[in-house]
Amino acid sequence: MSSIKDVAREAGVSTATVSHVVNNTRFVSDEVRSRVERAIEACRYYPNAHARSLASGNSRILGLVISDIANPFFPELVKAVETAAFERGYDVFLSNTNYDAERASHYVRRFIERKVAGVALLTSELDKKLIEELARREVPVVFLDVGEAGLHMSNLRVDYETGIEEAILHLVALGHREISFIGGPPHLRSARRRLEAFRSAKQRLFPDAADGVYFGDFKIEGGRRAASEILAGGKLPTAVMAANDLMALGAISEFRAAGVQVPRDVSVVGFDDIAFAALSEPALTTVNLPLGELGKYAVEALMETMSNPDQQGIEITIPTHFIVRASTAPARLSPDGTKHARKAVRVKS
Amino acid sequence: MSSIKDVAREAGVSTATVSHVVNNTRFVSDEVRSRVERAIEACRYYPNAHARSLASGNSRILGLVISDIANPFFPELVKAVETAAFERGYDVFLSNTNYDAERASHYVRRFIERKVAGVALLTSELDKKLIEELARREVPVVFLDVGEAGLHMSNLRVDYETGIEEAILHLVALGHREISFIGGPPHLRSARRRLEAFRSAKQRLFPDAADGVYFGDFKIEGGRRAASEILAGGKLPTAVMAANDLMALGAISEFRAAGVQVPRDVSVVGFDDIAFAALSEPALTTVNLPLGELGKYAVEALMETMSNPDQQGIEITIPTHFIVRASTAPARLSPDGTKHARKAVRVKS
DNA sequence: TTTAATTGGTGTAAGGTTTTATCGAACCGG
DNA sequence: CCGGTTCGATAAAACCTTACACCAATTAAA
Repeated sequence: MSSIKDVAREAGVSTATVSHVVNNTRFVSDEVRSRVERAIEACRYYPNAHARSLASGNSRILGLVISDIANPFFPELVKAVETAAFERGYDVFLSNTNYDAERASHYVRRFIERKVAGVALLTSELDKKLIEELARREVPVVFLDVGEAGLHMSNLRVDYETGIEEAILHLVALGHREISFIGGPPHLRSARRRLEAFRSAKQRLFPDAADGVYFGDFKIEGGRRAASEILAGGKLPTAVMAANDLMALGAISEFRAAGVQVPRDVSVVGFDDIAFAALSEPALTTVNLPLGELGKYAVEALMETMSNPDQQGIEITIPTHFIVRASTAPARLSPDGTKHARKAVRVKS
Repeated sequence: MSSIKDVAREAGVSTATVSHVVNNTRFVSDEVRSRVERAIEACRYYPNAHARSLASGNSRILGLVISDIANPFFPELVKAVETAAFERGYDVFLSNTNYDAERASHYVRRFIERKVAGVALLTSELDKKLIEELARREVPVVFLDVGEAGLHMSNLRVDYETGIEEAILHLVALGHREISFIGGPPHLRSARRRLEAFRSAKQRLFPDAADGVYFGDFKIEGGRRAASEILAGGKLPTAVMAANDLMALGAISEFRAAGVQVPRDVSVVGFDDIAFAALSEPALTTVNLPLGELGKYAVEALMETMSNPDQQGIEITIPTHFIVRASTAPARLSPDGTKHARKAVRVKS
């Protein structure tokens, strides 16, 4: 394949001039410019990005690390990151960790070798050493919910509190008093943050209510299992909030299988507002986490850090808001409620 | 950052030896090897992938072009591609075209500049010129359903026929005689192939049945619109097959909104078997397209072509199979059917 | 008129790795 | 003791581009 030299020869100029034409990095007279452009066409010249990166020291590549693209939480996020990157002329390496920290490390190592301009570590599972290595190499990084922004390291902080509080207020307004929570795996920071937000909101409203917390795996199946635990517990709460939509959907499915109707017998609310939340039956009441915004801000944070080196990363708060759909309804307070619901109410009153 | 030179100096060997240690590309005595390895540790040496690619001429990068990661058809496919690539030490650039051929071209151009080792063009929208350019650069390519494998170009051919025929046979066995089809955008090859498979199967069974074909956009909304056209048509078919699950889901939602129950009044079958097909209410009867296999084979085809240059690409047939869930039921043939269903039956009998 | 700045270029040294040619030493059979 | 291999390693070219230093010619300012 023809290189910049061939083009320079063809156009009768130096390689430097060709480079300037290609990159618009300095004024070139119209005549020379058009000669070069014709030569580029004639040679079918495509600049070699590796040579370019090697010479210039930057790669216009972003590394994106997520847990699992098949988890419906991620696609929209990935799409937003990809779009934002594309607009800025960056390509993105996608990496699925499958929730495996070692695999994440492996990927990050490759990213460093490829001299990526920045890394978006949008997972919960990450190794301390990994982060140190990135810091040492001065690679801009943006995290999701790690809580600490450092040098070259930005953080997207999701405001779980607002959305979850809105959700609980909504349930309370509907007459719910006993609200259970299906949390995610406690070793994941985002799961912990969600649970804390739930607990503090509930604490404020019902200081001496039972904890009513169950744990799932952030997947459908975990929601099912948690729901069957709840069912087995005897006293059915009037409402259940899940730490993510997938578990909420799983819970609904389990409830239905047990003959407990949603929202007639139990109200269910999710978190994330994945695409299918609006499509499920009943449509899921949930807290919207603006994944598109999140992805966009991730790239912006990276760009920010890249243009201001030797500077502290930034901290961006991502808002959440509550969305009412069809999986929540007034709590059954009157004696004509179902057996389960009545029981639950009795406990509270 | 330290380079191979620093390592060489530290270990008291030449850069070539370090290179050979790193790449296992020639025998190096144990003593020298361990000295080099210690030096690598000491220098925290990470090879520079750009320099490496520049010198060696290959990049261990794959380009993956898809239409839209937010379309639930793709995540599993992407995941499989990514996993297969990872196992072989390749990184993958992800690119969403958003169904825009121009954007696809833009991406492919970048891929060429980055000297990707291969490109998986898993979209329907693609430009002739683009493909020519890839052919000229001798970049291995794998397509999805383009129908023609050429030099360096492999093709994954989905066996739509089998799955769709199975689906129709299933419907016929349930007593359905009037089966409509909601096709995808006719300008997409995969949409045409699906439609053809439907028509030929139907033709064989009911040579003189009405065509009963409607068109959607492969998205939920298109399914809704097609369903409302079907409803507006007056004679409701007893079964509807959609060219993909998303449209099937949209159709079900629209039917439900119009008071037509699925599967009691109309049976609906989808295609693709996306993750949510099993979760929807009713669970969707559909044709499984093994996306995981598809992704795996895409990478394998690429590897095959890469290791046998100057050779014809390969053609792989991807099987499909029918899956019965809850969105299909026996056709209402007796007069106790709903009004719509009765009407439809009358037309056929 | 001299000096300084601007314009439109050129030449070439990095940049970090792989790879080819080369080389000394050791070994081996004859 | 000698010519031929093999072994283990080296030196230097090549890969392609960018960026810096420099230059000649023209223009503007002093």
